[in-house]
Amino acid sequence: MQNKIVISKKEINFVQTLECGQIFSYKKHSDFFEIFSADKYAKVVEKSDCFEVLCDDKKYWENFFDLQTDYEEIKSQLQKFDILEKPIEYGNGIRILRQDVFEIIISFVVSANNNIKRITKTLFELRKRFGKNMGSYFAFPTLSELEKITETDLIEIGTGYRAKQIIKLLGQLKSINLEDMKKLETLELRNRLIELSGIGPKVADCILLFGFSRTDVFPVDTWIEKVYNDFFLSLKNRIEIRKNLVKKFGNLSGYAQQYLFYYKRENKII
DNA sequence: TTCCAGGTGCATA
DNA sequence: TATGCACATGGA
Repeated sequence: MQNKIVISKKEINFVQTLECGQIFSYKKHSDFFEIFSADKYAKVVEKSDCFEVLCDDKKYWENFFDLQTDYEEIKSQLQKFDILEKPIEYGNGIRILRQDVFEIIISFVVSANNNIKRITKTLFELRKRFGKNMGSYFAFPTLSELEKITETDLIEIGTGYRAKQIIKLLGQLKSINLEDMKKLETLELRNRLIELSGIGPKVADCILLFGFSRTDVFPVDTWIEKVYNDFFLSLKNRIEIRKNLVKKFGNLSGYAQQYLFYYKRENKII
């Protein structure tokens, strides 16, 4: 905790960034945030003119917050789309975090057909039962730490019927090198992810966006389906919706998705 | 009580 | 290739 990163308030809004659905491992307190990623920890304190991030690993967290990306440029590109005008204004300080790939894979498999409150509870319980005790918190368990986890364990922490899929997935991941996967093109990587248990088109897109920092994907979930049907034509086929949105937003799809998801979930009407 | 949640997997035609 | 249904579980 001896390291400090100072971030201008112009660069990020932590409430928006943490609550826009991309991360489950954080805690909001009255005057600070705690963020957990893999085995790392950061405490974010708001000052009058900036945020101070007190952390264990400065390099890790600087990369995590993606501070080198120019969001003003991204927003100016996206603002020309009518559908994004209000969402960008509303979620102006959102940043897409560069999270740990293994944690993101497990987290978003748990997220399928689930609600954020229960997902969060399950993932913290997974840390507590199987992750390394870091003193004031528990690390996200590694693949080898999850070697002995059983279907019963997973059901106990609230994964429901997804337990079977997760057991199978953990087995599949043993023969996959996630670092090598980072070298693949988005489409190839997406196809490889979809082959895995518990990962379909939507979860794959979330893993690509939040874990592999690929912004040329558009995760379509129940909320995006609602937004799409509100603003465009009524369409139930998520594959079609995704195709249309990726075509529209191209390499900025992932950013567009976050603004829309956050806006819709906060009960705003476009 | 019923519906819904950051869907996926599988059977059927 | 496309469609329909089952799948845990807790909150609204």
